[in-house]
Amino acid sequence: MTDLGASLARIVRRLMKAEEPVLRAHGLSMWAYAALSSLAERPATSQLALAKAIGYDKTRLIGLLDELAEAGLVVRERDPADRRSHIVRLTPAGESRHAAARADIRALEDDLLGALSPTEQRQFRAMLARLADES
Amino acid sequence: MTDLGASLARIVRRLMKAEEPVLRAHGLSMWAYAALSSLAERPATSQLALAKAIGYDKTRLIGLLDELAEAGLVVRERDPADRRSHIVRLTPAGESRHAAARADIRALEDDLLGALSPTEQRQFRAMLARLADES
DNA sequence: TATTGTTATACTCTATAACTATA
DNA sequence: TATAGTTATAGAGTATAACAATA
Repeated sequence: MTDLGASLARIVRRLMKAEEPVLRAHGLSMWAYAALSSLAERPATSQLALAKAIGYDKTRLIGLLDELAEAGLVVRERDPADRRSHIVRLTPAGESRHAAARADIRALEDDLLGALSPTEQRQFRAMLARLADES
Repeated sequence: MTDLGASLARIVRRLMKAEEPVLRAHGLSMWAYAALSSLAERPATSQLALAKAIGYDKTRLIGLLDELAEAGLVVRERDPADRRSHIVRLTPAGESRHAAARADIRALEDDLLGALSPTEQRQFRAMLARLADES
């Protein structure tokens, strides 16, 4: 049987390639979308926490947040309890931008999973979520 | 439900991070292992065909094959039928190097899938192979 | 004219270390 | 002293175009 890593990497590459132009049409990079998605679930207590949540480097997150803030999609506020930290949250514009992008992304994902039956799709998504949550 | 792309990308990143040192212990990079794996199934009729088979750039494959050839793991032969093409195949040393690395990689994969039951693992691998084969 | 292999170049992405301000 | 955020820089990875040999 073929390697798990090879199959996964191939699928990810194909998905990224399909999603990239769709996100760009919304004015978002892949990492920008990842950040907005995380913030849509809940605001970040610090930039470091956000970096860990999306698996991104904290030093690169800075420039990304600069752009997102300038575009009016997120706001950074100093945490009154610990003035070293920045609380990061979506603006209303950020929320709607994310929702619009997500609808298109979701359509692409369903297309990718088209080779599977509806039941299999649910199973696959569920198993994937379990594996991704592990660490 | 969480994004498919985000879950997949996270799993791939985790798997790569775990596999990279294991492969390095065998003197292989991730792409070197991908190339050996493809050649282990069948020799490549051309470098271009190998590049497509593993989803790698043809211009970067050249340096990779230079290293693998110097290490005695693969050989390049001009195709007598089309002297532009190079047929690429594993040497006996390449075959055994790949088999040894693959055994270790397989153990890592089983570990990653540990959160799933044996039945689910089979289902997951099967669905993944179908999705990866699509294109 | 088109394709395979190749080289060179520029560009992006990523990792590391060092600095500041707060704690 | 330790941590959050920041900056700068070097290195790895990647994409693109151009060329020689062959078809």
